[in-house]
Amino acid sequence: MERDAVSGEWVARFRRNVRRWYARGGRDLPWVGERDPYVVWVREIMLQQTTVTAVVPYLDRFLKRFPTVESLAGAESAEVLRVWEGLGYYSRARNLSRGAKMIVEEWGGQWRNTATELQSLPGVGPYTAGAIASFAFDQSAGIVEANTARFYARLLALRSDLHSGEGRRQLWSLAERIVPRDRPGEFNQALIDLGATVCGVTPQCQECPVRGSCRSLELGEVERIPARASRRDVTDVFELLVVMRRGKRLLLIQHPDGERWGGMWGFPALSRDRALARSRFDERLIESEVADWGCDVEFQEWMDEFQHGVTRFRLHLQPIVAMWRSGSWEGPVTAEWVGIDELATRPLSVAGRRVATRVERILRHNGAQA
DNA sequence: AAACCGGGGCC
DNA sequence: GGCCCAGGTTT
Repeated sequence: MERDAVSGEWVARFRRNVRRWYARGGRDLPWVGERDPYVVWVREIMLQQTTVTAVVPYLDRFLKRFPTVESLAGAESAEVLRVWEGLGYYSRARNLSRGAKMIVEEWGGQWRNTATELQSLPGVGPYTAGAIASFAFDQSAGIVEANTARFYARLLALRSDLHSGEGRRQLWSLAERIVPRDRPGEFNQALIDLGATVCGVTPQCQECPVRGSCRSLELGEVERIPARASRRDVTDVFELLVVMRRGKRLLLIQHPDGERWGGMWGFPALSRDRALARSRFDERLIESEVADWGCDVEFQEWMDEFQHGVTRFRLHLQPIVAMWRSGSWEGPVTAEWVGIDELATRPLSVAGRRVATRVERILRHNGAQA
């Protein structure tokens, strides 16, 4: 059946219908027609697991700051992370830094143009490689991402889990047979736009240019395909964030690569198994635990606690302020005393930025009173 | 091939 | 709070 679905005649008609639809139904995205491989690469990395709406302002800002692969290769990783702050999945920014150095130093600044070669860049997998190859280099490489996967699954009425080996095999098989030799980048963009609009999560089949070929529409199962992915349970995490103050400086730690917020800066955390009671007893306990990091501190104040979701975790964060009295950081991760005025230049996690902003406000208020 | 990665926006 | 997002890497 799958073989019949992609006969030469079927493919030719499918392509004509998709192209005709795209001419009037395609989205007016800011990057339509972009061919610069560097710009396409940065854009596609940003779009991994991230909505177009979220990416647009970040891409604009990123390319203004790092307009060429050479400028990115020459930048400090912290500077790249600062531009990335708030977009999430920070390993992508570190991969861009590494990849830029690789392109400049190992490739001599010369881009490779096949999907296979492009996959050797860190953070570039089958989708991103196919996207760069087709958009920037006019290679007839197939693509499968969220929009095309949903579209293909409905088109062929695929019942397998799209993330399973079987599901992926079926999707990529179709993608590679369906992409044309002529203007493959434009065609791939058309497929994505079709999957993002007409064949979105809520399908609008009456507007679909290939509804006559859609197997799940024929079977009346468009609403049930693709199957919902199972979701992992949320795990609650309770942490106490210690804002250590020493004059006009705060102690920031750098989150290790491979852990939450890897590469970003933030405040040292004490793990708890539940929320704290804000008692005198807790205050003394905190002082004694901070002493294990080599710093003698005096508890100063409880700040407003807040929640922050990251992937499958729900963080319950309780920031406190403690005055440094003596000692130096001997904790398990890199740390630095950073001036209040310098906080704006450091890459902080969204939660860390929230705490930093509140501390700045508190200190300004106290300063005005003094 | 499944599990994990450990974010954030939108409704 | 549930659902989804122009995926990639690890085990």
